[in-house]
Amino acid sequence: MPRTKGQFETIRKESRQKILDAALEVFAKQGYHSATVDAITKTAGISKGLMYNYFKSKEDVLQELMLGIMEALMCEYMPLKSEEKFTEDDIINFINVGIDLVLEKPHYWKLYFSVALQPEVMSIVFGKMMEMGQPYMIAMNEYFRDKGVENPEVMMRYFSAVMDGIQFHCMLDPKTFPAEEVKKLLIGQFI
Amino acid sequence: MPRTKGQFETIRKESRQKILDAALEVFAKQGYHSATVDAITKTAGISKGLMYNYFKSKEDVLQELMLGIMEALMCEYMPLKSEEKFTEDDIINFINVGIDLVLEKPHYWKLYFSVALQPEVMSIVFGKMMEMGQPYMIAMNEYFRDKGVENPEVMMRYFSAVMDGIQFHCMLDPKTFPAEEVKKLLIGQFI
Amino acid sequence: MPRTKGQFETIRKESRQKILDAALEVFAKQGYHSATVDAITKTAGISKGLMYNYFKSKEDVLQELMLGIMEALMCEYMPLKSEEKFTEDDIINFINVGIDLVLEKPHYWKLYFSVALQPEVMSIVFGKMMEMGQPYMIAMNEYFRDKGVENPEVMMRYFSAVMDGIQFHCMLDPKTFPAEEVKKLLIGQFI
Amino acid sequence: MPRTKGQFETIRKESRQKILDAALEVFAKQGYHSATVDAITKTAGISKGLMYNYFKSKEDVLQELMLGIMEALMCEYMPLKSEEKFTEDDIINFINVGIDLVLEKPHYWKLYFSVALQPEVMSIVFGKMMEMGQPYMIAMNEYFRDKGVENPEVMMRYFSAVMDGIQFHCMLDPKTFPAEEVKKLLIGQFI
DNA sequence: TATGAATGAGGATTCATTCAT
DNA sequence: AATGAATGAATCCTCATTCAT
Repeated sequence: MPRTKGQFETIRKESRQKILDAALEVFAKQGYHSATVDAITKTAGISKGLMYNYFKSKEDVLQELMLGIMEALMCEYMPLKSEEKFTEDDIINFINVGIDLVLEKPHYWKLYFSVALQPEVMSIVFGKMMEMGQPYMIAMNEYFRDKGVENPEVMMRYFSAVMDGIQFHCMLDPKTFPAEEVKKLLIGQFI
Repeated sequence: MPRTKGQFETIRKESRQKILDAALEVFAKQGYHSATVDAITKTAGISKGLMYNYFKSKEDVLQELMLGIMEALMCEYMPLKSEEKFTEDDIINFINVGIDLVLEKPHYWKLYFSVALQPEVMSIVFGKMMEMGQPYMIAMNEYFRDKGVENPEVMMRYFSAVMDGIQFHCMLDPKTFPAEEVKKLLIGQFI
Repeated sequence: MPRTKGQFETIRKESRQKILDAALEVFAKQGYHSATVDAITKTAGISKGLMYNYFKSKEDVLQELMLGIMEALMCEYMPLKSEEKFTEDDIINFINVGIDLVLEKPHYWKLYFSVALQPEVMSIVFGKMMEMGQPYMIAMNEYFRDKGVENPEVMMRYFSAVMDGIQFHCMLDPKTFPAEEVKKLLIGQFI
Repeated sequence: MPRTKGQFETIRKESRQKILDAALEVFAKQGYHSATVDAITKTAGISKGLMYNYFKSKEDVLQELMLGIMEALMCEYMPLKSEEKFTEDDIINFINVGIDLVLEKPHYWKLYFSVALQPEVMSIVFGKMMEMGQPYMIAMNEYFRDKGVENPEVMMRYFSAVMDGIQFHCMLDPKTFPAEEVKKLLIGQFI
């Protein structure tokens, strides 16, 4: 009995995901350029040819992966509420979750950062990234405005940069970075 | 009649520097792996072979480059005084210079950050980097201790992370990042 | 529908052998260092890349080739019987076959000798060679001991050297070397 | 005061010899192809450029070296007397000196043998070699004819081959090869 | 005569991608 | 859908040779 359309669909999705997971692992460990298609497919437990059934190219895998990661991160980071304005609790949550996520999924972040540093690759995802980040920027802007910060736009960018710096150090040295204490400092500063 | 030892020395130094300069440019623009030896030597205006008169390999070029950059940056950043303790003015200077350097020499920083993200490459220079950074860490630690900060070690790591985050954003978006305002925020926070 | 495991196995074996055959031809004609990978793969009628699917490097090809050749030669030379002692007939056979093989397969011998002269290359296969030759040495030793030779160890080494010398000249000048007459001289001397 | 012509001549000769000596050493250790001009000139203690003042090319160095070696070996081997016929003592001497020379100057022999195995290189010197060896062949032929050997030509080729085989083994394993005992066996056989 | 920086053609090796099955 | 053998362009690196001084 032939498989139903739904079954095929399921198989396809699973295979795709297996490949993306493997790619993430290998990209994070070796960097995009050093990672070979062979390593990715071996990690995924499939043949080289099959990868090209699901993705146009190695670059396509990266692109899909990045979009998926960004979506996942944003999703987990904080589901933006409709009012589009952050409360103090939102910011506290943002800080806590932001740091915890790095400690939990350093792979995601290594890839995110390493891609952001590779000019050619960056252009692939930069536009999309800005677009997705926009609502958060706005919400944060509002938060600082409400707090009576003199120049909320500047503060927002300052805050973003600070968070990225913390996450960067967290990612590079998750063992000894004093994450919990730093969270407190952040909360003290931005609330 | 052959050239004198000194003449050869000069020639060697100049060629070496030409290669390092070119490598910096190309690595920063394309990333280490995408940068071809051909691109580096063409940029330097020399033959491919000559590069191998001065460096064992492409990797060796990167290594030498990174060490050179780190030394240069540290030098300009702030010549560490013998007392090994930062004053308020030192910190203000550190902040100002730190941000200005990124705006002036984005190449250096792109390379610095991109290397930090590539595990294989990182391992080449990590040890040396830590060693060179050590005195600054200690001096900063002392500064915060003197200021009566409760946990100077944590504050020092927080400060490093914040500075890196600022520099990172500065580097990615030098056009619109509000560098001057952020400097003021930093000084307000850490002095 | 992919090929079966067995089909792939067959394909691999055939390609591998094609490469080894081609390598033998080219190495023997041009020597190891002058032989280019391009020449080998063109001779084998395959792409350059494929060689690296089957062998780690050009050196690896040489190594595998030498081991294969030595095994093949030993096999044809004389399947060593379990008693591990040569009879007169064995020695006669050894002499005849030893010379005939050179005339039939000069390539094998050119490679064998040329490798023996290249220190870097030699070290790759020397150990294996000694190991494989050991039983023959012992069997010959026994033969001379049984014949009442005063110093069988010396005679054995003498015999080996003489055979190699004959084979060497045979190989260099197969057209005019009086192989048949020399066989008779050898048999007269060592039986 | 400028040097006299004679002095220049002397300097030239010495430099040439220094290069040839160095080349011999390096060729024997690494083989012709693996030996770099750099290694040769460094060993000789001169600059790369200077080598090309004395020799057209690396191949030219090899050629000159081979001719020199052959002449030297032949010279030491046995100054052929005018009668052009070997006596028993000549043959004994030939055997003894032939083996001793290998033990004393393995470098010369390694080069001699290794060159003989490299087809392209061989053609350069083969003609010359035959020409120089001719008188010895003839003299040996005469010796065996006088001894009443049935087929002196065959015996002569047999003898040459045997000597080469002994020398080959001597060269490959000078430490354990029983040179003295083998000399006696040879003398017993061919006198 | 002597130097060694510079060249560039040539060779080994890698790896994303294709394709017959 | 799935396989992995096969391809070849791209890349790193070597080294004999040249040349300005």
